Amino acid sequence: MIVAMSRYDPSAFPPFAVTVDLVVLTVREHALCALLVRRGESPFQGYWALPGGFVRPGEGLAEAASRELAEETGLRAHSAPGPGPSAVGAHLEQLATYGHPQRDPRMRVVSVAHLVLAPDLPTPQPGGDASSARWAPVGDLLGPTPVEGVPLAFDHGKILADGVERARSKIEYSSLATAFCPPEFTVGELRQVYEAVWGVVLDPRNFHRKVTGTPGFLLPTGGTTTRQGGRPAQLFKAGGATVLNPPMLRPEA
Amino acid sequence: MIVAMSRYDPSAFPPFAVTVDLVVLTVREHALCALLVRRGESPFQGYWALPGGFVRPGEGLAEAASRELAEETGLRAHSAPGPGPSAVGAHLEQLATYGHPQRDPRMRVVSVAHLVLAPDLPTPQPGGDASSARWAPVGDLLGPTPVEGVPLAFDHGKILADGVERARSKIEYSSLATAFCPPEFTVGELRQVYEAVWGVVLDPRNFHRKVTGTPGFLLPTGGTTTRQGGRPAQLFKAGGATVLNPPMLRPEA
DNA sequence: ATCATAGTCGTCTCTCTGACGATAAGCACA
DNA sequence: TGTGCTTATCGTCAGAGAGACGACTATGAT
Repeated sequence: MIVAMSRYDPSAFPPFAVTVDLVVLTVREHALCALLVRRGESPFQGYWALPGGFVRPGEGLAEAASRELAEETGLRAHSAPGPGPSAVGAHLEQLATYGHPQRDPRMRVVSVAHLVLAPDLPTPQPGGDASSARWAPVGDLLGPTPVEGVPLAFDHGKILADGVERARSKIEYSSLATAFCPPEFTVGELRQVYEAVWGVVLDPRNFHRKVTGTPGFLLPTGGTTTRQGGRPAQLFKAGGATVLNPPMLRPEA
Repeated sequence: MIVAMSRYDPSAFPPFAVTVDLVVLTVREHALCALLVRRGESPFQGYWALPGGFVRPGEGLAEAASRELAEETGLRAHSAPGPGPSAVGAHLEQLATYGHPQRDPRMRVVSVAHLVLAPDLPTPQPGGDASSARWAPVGDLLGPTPVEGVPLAFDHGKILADGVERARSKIEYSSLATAFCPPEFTVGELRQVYEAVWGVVLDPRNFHRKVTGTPGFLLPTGGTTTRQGGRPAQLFKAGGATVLNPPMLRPEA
């Protein structure tokens, strides 16, 4: 079995660099936004890019993604198999891996992209240098003319698009939309998350009936708030359910 | 930005090996089966494992997966963005990437797993050596006592489980179940695919109504066949639709 | 007090689904 | 030449769920 011999021969393997890139999404001012950092060096110097970095020896992929996220935003993330949403945590999951031979002009780099869903962060500009990081509405990034007319570095535009599509479809059949919300939130705030991520307008009455009627989705905390204005709204926290049955339906059209 | 400097410094990066592993699924005799190969060398010598191998320099990830698939089975696969299902092709998509630091005892190996959905192959035993490859019912592999009481090599049990779960959920909302069928098939054959993948029994009358009523799912070819026995059944081929709206619903309970 | 804003509860209709009866059209075999 | 078995296909009916939308409630703003 020559094939089998060469398949796992550890002595002669082509060298790769492995990185993680992060698609960090949040909802700010009714818009789905992604975290971008400005590149300080060549190639793509001055371009906006997704945050990310090398996976260290002895470090797992999710571990590397989590470390990069903490370095960039201070967020603590829990991967899917971890405990349910809590304090200042964000949701983290693997998105996909990008390994086109020429995706980095310098060397062979395989990047394992991760998707992070986070509530709106208190600090608008993460990191020290105000010009080195920003939240950009994804609507401005996904069109034919990306942010300020300049596409993202490397294949990050494609990675971002894949991440946004993952988020859009995943909030349909999972309770992940709550990852965009603070620990306690109202039905209206949750509805605004769906409206921002999907870019649609939803009927408040049907939405209310749907989410409060889906078992395990929302747990009432007993409190109320008027921070949205109008009649005080009940506060909820995320329930234990991870998959929604029946799912939320994205309006077609 | 020291962090930014180190993020993409190409001169000093930890060395990784990058492989592709394949979860190749088919439906044989009313059971969902996965392709396994027997390892000829240490570690895990003599264990069953998923087919796979190193990504070559200058080779993309899907390209490497496609090459390995052809080497193991002779199948030509089309990735998702390619043309629709045709001749002897199989569906190929990236599944997930596995990079636990100790997943291979010899070195740091990051494996990009791919999922392949194929129609039942004419050759029961792929490859030359009859003892080196086999189709194994996934029901025998996913339980607490895997095939012949021996777990799969490396973390391949976990990869297989993830692949099976991906296939199970993906045939719900996409037309991918047709990837398990020959180019022309009957509604009954398609139903048997759903029954095998989900491990359930479906009502033939409701199933028929559902799939023939979903626009773009099935295209009648005009022919009929009696290969299933009983009354002649219409032959269909896969329609252009990739997402099913409304989705097929997996029975709960 | 009145209005604007948001939350919450109900109603109606339509579509889709699951359960299941009935009929159709082949093959095997007496 | 039937009879029986098998699978395909069509129909019916009741119940669940979703979209459209009316109505009422409880706050803050003016």
